[in-house]
Amino acid sequence: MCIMGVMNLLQTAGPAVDASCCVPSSKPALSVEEAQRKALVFKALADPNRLRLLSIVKAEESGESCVCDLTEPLDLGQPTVSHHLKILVEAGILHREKRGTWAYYSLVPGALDDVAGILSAL
Amino acid sequence: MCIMGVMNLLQTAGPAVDASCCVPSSKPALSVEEAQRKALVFKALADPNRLRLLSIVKAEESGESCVCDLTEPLDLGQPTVSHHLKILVEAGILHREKRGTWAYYSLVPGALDDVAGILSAL
DNA sequence: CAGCTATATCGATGGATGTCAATCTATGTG
DNA sequence: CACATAGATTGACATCCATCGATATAGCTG
Repeated sequence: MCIMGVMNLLQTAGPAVDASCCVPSSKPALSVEEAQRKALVFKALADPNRLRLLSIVKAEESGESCVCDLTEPLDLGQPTVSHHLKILVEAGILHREKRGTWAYYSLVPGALDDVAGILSAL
Repeated sequence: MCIMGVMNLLQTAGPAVDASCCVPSSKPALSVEEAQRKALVFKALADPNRLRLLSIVKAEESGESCVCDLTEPLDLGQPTVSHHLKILVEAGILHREKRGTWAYYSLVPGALDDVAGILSAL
């Protein structure tokens, strides 16, 4: 709260009365838990290499990519790519399907739209 | 790239020929610079307290809030709140206007829609 | 089963980040 | 001008995180 001095405690008029900076509104903000949960999704998107991973997966005709084709264009080690993919899966953005030796990653349908929904519902 | 052994180097048929995991597609992914720039926006959103700040500012009738009314509901120190607000301003999400003693923060019109646009344009 | 390959996991490490206390700057008041 | 307040900046510190090398796991092939 803004006090601005004693604010002419009992003064009847004058600009000092309007000197409080604003009305607090006291509407309930996002709860701590909800904010944390939503921040997790944005954390998953808050890395350039993860954005590039999503871009590649999304651009793939078949809708899915395997790790071995994601390692090279990002110029990152295979463990690092696996790490990023895991974060995207845990955020609910990517889906992982293992077929034989390879693991295929694809966008969860509607996941990015859901993120956009978080923004408009802030 | 996936090699899967010598892959029957000169063999004429059999499942081994189709054993490569996928076609690389080689479409140009998001450039490194672009990815970094977009990641900065998500980094700004990737903190629960910053999401709560946005929520409060957005819920304000007047469309703007001053720092003093943002410090209390978040239960954070004033320097920390100033720090978060600065990050949101630098990300182009909040607008800062100083009037007299107080600094008022408001959502940049369309900024959150732009973020949603980044997602759909990935 | 032995060996190879794709991928995941682990441990370590350097760098980024959130938070606070202290301080600085600017504005308003007497 | 002296003083108080709103807010920003600085420096320190603890924690988190991206990355890598080494290793483990799982599936294929002979």
